[in-house]
Amino acid sequence: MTDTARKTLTAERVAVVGLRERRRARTREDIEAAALGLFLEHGYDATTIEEIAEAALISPRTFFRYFASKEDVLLARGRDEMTLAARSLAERPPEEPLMDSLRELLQIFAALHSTDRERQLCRIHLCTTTPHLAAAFLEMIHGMELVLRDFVALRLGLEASGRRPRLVAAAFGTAFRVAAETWQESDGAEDMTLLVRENVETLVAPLLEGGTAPGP
Amino acid sequence: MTDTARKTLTAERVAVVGLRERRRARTREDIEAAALGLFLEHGYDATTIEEIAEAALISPRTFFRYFASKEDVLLARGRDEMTLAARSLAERPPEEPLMDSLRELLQIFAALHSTDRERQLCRIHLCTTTPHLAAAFLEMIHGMELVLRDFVALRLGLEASGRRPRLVAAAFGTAFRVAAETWQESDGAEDMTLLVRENVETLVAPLLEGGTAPGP
DNA sequence: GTCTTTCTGGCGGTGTCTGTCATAGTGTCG
DNA sequence: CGACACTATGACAGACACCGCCAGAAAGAC
Repeated sequence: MTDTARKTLTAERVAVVGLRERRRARTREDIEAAALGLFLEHGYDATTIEEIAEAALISPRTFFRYFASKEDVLLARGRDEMTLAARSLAERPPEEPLMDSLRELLQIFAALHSTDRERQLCRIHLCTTTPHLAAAFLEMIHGMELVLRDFVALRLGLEASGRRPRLVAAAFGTAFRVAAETWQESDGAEDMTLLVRENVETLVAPLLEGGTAPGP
Repeated sequence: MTDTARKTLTAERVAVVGLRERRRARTREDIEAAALGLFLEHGYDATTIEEIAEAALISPRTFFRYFASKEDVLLARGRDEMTLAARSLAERPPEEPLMDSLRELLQIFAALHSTDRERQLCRIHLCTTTPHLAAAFLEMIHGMELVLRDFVALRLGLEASGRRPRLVAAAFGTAFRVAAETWQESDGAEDMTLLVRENVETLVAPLLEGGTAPGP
C-alpha cells in the first residue's frame, strides 16, 4: 500500500481528527462535486482542469494533489470501493463455498451502491459516453478482477495463474460490467443489484457448480 | 464508416493501385515498425512521438496523419481486424446455430493470428505491462463486443439491448481477453488458438445450449 | 511563543494532440 | 506534353494534461 493510500484510508476511517484532515476531505469533495457538475454540463472532454479548479476554489496545481488525473476524479471512489470490497473477501470463513463468498461480495456492492445512487448513475453515464473514460472504467474493473483472481485461486487451492481462477474472476467482473451498462442504459430504472445478481448466477455459477473442476 | 476507414479498407482490398497508395501503406508500416522497436527498447511511456517520427523519417505532425494517437500505433491493426472479423459474421448462413457461427469466428481469428504471431506477442506484452495501454486494449475488445452483440441479437431474434445478447457478446470478449492474457504470460508457449477455444466453450457455450433461453 | 510538518499557489517545462497554411509531389484530362 | 485538381507533407502556433520545484502560509507539537 502506498503512503498516500494509507493516509487516505486513515483519514476516512478515523473520520475526522484534526482540522487539517477535515479540510482536506472537504476540499476533495468540493473538487469532485465541481468536476461532476461541469462534466454533466459541458461534457468531459470540453471541461478543463482550470475550470474545475476555479469552480472548486483551488489552483490548477492543487487539483493534482488531490487526484492523479482528470479521469481519477470520476473513478477514484469506485476504484477504492471495489478493491477494498474484493479484499474484504479474505475475512470470509475459509470453509464457506466460493460461490457463497461471491454472493456475499454482491451484498457489499449493493450496500455501497445504495448510498450513492444518483452520482453512480452520472458517473457511469459519463463513462459509457466518453471513449477515454470507457477505457479507464474497464481497466478499473480489471483491477478488481486481479484481486478476485488471487482470492479464487486461494479458495480453490489452485495457482493464481491457472485457467479457472482467471475465468471465474473475469466472469465476475464481466457480470458486474454488463449490469452497470444495462443499468445505465435504462436510466436507473432497472434494479442494479438484481441485474448484477442475475448476471453472476448466469455467468459465474456454471463455472463453479459441481466442485472445483467441472470443465474439461 | 468514416472516410479514413473507407480509404484504408480500399487501399487494403484493391491492394495497390497507384504509387500514392503504395507509398502511404509503406510509410504506415514504417511508423508501426519504428514505434514497436522503440517501445520494446525504452518502454511505451518513455518513447515520444518525436522519436518515433525521427526513426520513421517523417515529421511529428505527419505521425498524426497516419495514427490518431500514440496508442493507436499498437491497437489500430487489432481493432480493424476484430471489427472486420465480427462484421464478417453477417455472411454466415442465417440458419446456422449461433454457437457454430461463433466457432467459425474463432477460425478467422486463428488465421489472422498465425500471420503475425511475433508482433502480436510484443503488442500484448506492452498492453499488459503499461496501464494506459491496458485500458485501451480492454476498450478495443469492448468495441468488438458491441458488433457481436448486434449479431447475436439478430440471430436469436431478440433486441440488442436485451440481457442475453449482451451477456453472450461480453462472454465471448472475455474469453478472448483472458486467452490473450494467458498466452502473453506464457511468453507465447501456449497455443493461443486452443486457449480461446477452451475459454469460449467454458464461458459462452453454457449460455447458449438448450435453445435461446436456457437461463432462469 | 517557537519549531516542524504539511498544504498551497505560481512558475516553468515536457509531451500529446490539433488547426492552419504554404509547398511539393501525384494523378488526370485535354 | 502541359495545365489543372488533389493530396501528402512539414513547419508553425496553440490548447491542454501533467509534473518538478520553490517559497510562503497554515496547522500541530512542544
